[in-house]
Amino acid sequence: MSKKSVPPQATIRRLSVYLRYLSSLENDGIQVVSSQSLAERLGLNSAQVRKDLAYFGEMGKRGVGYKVKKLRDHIIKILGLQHIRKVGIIGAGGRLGRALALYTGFEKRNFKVSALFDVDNEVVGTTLTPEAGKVMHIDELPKAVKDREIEILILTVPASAIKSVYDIVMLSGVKAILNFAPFKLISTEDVVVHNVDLTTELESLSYQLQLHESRCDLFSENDENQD
Amino acid sequence: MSKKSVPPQATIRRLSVYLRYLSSLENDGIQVVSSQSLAERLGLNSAQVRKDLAYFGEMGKRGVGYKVKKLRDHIIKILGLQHIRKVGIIGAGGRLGRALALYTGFEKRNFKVSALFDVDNEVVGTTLTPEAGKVMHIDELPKAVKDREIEILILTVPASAIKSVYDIVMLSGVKAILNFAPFKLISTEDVVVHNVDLTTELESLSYQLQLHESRCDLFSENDENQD
DNA sequence: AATACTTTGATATTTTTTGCACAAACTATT
DNA sequence: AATAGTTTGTGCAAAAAATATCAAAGTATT
Repeated sequence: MSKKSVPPQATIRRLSVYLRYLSSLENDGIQVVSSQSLAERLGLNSAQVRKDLAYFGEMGKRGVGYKVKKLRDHIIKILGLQHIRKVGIIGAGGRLGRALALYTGFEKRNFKVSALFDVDNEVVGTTLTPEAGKVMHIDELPKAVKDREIEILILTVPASAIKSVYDIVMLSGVKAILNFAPFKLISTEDVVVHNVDLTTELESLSYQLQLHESRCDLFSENDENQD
Repeated sequence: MSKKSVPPQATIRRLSVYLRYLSSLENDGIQVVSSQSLAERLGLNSAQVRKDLAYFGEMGKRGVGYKVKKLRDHIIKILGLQHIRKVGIIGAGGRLGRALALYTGFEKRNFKVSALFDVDNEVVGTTLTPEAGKVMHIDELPKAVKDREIEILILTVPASAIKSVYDIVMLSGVKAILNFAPFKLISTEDVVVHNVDLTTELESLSYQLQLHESRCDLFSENDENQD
């Protein structure tokens, strides 16, 4: 039966992708979908799709497929998206922080940006959105996390600021961090960290370009000017 | 010797992370680093670090470690970052697009945002940065890619716009795409696509929170109201 | 109701990725 | 120069992930 081992992290990320696609199917009035068509659309193997979904019990019907609405609801539960999750943004004065604060896509997916923080006194006290209220000073973080029940912090501070905010953030009481700062943070017992680095994304694309440009002179280039 | 199989994609992404850390070491005047200390700082296994680096020839010296400057230079070559790569942003009128266009972090890493596009005639013709020039209409994409030698396109259009820009983008002549739109694009023979979905990041964090909240009633919940 | 067809869920297999462990290469010290 | 101490690079084992295969369960058709 549904007694599998723990689902891999990659499965969880794919669930989120399935969810998005299922929502669009539901929007189009499509009621049933097969692992095959899901796989094709998302560039995956159909066995993988079935396995991902079967980790959490029998979700489909043999000979038929998966009911879009039922599957979507189930994934929402698995990912813990039934109720609103409150999010805080640190570095709301920066360009990325401000863009994320003003981004409307999160709300559609049940995430609510409900507090903004910065160190810059020029920014503190200003208002970006009514929901998030005034930008607070970072020192107010622990209290605000508690008072406003913030569960996730998005970090968008510049590299230079990381050291000064690290301790406050890790000890703020928040359980999850999405880190955009160009400085890899490591998860601890208490806090899960996901690092997103836009430059890394561009650089790995650059590698692909490089591959096509020249397959040569990359490997083994032993200039022996070591010491 | 340096005759390994092809390095996995995960290795490439880690190279970018090594690179960033090496730059900060160099900045601090540190000249030699061991796989051990790299691993500790970045939350990895030291053997993995060594293996990642050994894919591209012998980079270190036994009993000593890796020379920071030499290693950094080598990774730059591997990732194809010696020369500037020109980037275009599609959806420059949106919040994320604008934020990325104004983000100064890319230039430091040798990526130059040199063209902006949008479909909205309100936005077309306006200027965000001197380097990127005026926002162009998306129809000008193929010509601009050629003229300005754009190698990478960053897609930040809303879900609704994807269908209308997909063909133009895929046939624009560009070889790599970084897609932020909430719609998974699949790489083709000619074009490598990396998808970044901010919501997926938040949702996988939400899953982690959910795990800690309750390990129960997730698995096997067989309401048999299928038909 | 019997047959042909579809599609899931589970198991088996293959492939990929990671981690261990140790010889080889180097430095430092006596 | 001999010994002790580092640290890389790599063969090999282990773990994880992806894929293939197929019985079981369903639908549709005759």
